[in-house]
Amino acid sequence: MSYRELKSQVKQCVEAALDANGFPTIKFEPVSPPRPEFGDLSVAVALNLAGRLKMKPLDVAEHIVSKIVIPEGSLIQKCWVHPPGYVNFSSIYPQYAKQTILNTLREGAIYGRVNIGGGARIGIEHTSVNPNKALHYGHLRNVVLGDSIRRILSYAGYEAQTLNYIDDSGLQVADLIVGFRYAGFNPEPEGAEKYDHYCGDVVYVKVNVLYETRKDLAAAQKQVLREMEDHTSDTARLASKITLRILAEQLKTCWRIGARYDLLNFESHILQTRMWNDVFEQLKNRGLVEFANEGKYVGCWIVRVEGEYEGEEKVIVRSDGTATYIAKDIPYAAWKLGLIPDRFGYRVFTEQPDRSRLWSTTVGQGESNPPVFAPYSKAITVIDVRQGRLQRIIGRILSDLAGDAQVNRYIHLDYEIVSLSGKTVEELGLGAGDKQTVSMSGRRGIYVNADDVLDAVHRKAYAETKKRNPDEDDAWLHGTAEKIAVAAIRFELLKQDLDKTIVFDLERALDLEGETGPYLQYAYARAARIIEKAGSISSVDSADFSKLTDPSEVALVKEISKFDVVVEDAVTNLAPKVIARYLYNTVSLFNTFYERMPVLKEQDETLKAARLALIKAFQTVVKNGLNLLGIETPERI
RNA sequence: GGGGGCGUAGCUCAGCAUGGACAGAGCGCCGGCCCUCUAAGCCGGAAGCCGAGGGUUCGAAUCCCUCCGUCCCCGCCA
Repeated sequence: MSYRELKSQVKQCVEAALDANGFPTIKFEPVSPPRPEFGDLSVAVALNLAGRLKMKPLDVAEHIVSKIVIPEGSLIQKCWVHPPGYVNFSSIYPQYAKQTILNTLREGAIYGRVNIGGGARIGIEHTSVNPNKALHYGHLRNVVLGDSIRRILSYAGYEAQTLNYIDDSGLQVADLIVGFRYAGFNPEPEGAEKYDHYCGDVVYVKVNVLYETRKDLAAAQKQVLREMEDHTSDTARLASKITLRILAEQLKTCWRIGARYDLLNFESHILQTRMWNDVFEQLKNRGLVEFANEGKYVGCWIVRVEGEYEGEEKVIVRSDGTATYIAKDIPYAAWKLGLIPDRFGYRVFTEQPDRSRLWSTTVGQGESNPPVFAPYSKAITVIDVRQGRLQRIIGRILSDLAGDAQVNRYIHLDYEIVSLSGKTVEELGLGAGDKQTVSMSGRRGIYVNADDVLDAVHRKAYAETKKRNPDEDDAWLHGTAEKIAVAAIRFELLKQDLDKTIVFDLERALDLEGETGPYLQYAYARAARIIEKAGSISSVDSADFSKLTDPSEVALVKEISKFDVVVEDAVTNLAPKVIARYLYNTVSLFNTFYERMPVLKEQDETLKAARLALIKAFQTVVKNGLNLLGIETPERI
């Protein structure tokens, strides 16, 4: 907050000084300089103007500084020129510290909030895992990313809703039915195995192996698919039963990692409500699809996608009249943006662990007063980068339909995939780890289940926590271990840039030290302990913030003051990573402070009070920030 | 063949959009630190022609071009 204020004051000062010198106005942004002795903010305009003015950068800077008028009551203390031509600004530190800390404490849980959304409803689709298997670790990147985006956008003043698309009528589901009916797989797992694990790890994988040798099963698959098309058939009912049961298990995993949803969209409902017909009619009327009378796609309806690629065309309706995969996505996307009538009914599906209601689409009436879902002002679809081409085509079709090519309301939030390290592949017996990394494949059984990773990290965290808290009971230990496990996994998946592949390595996943979620939680808990031991004696009123002069204190104060700017960055770039990096940095500064400054031993009560307030402000930032990443902050770990 | 991503320390990555002040972390390695605020920590050290070459610029890890390596996408599959 204070940082934003300081920055805007600096900017105005410099703009006025440029004007006073008769220098041209150019775009510039004050930035945090790399070293403390360069001040709190720095401006490089002189360097950029020098060429244009045919002057030496240093002279330009001198001219600027000579005309700078520091406004009364601002946070700016002074400014000066630094070679080769920077204009550096420092803040009035005691005031800056006081304002930052008090403001943070006053705002508490809403510190860092920025109103960018203005209440606009925004739809975020994520997870959308086929309901024929358990979530594997790669799916978790999607879930955690989508869920964090939801948290961040809500914090930024959007009415963010999360949608989970359930493809309950596809090929993968048919494979399970083939397994149960024609390949002799037991319809129930042995023992206590989770149903989604059983279907994915055993039935789905093995049926796909069997297809290679048993031609009768391939025929059976076609038969099953045909039967599923009639939603009143026994096969369709069985498919529905299986998918709902797997979905229930998948949701447990998603909730476990901290996600929640607003609505489940079932593909079968989109088919039954014939929403495709609505879209197809519009596409035909507007000439956005063409019937191919010749060429390799003769007899098909195709879309042409003008743009980066010349003459790109994509079949959306086959010559036998059936819709392709991409075509099935169009009505759903069009529904999100309100481009076709909403033909869904809605009903409560279940209650989630956070007590919120999870709704589902339905065919027919539904409940009388459901929440408002579509249309969304913007629809964000979280899917990995391999879907990029199709998503681009869908986006193009939608903006053509909406007639607003300029305003892109359909956003594909893409991210690189998660692969497995060769070492881990070998360790888990998933194949020969001769390569550096191996791509995951659900069908070939090359993956690690999300639940299994969570369990493994949980066990490790449990052992570590028990070591440090030997007197605590098992329930507390498990509760804490679970929070740590979630923190470790979520942070690991979020801190990395979206266009970089994440390589899952079992050993590294179990590392709870260094740049990890537990490191952040640990610092928070350390802070909590100081506050706890300090008791309630010292009040903020007696604090003398001008005494927070140790470099570790100054650095921490200044970092805390930047939180809201960081949140804004994360919002505009849809980048939880930015928050993760910032928090790690902040926590790291706190740890330095923690080692240097024995707070409770401090004799000077006014300084002690200031430090305690600083610690509380630090906690506020970490708590709010981690909350945006879906990571909890236990008081003790 | 066409399109796209990535290439920064032994390993995993920040920084690149909006070019500037000695290129930063974590892991690993070497050496210190429990003095009752939790050592899941801290401090110090070794380690980098920022893939290669060219260009633009007063200035390039950052922008442009070419090349190399690597991964992905390009089906009347989903």
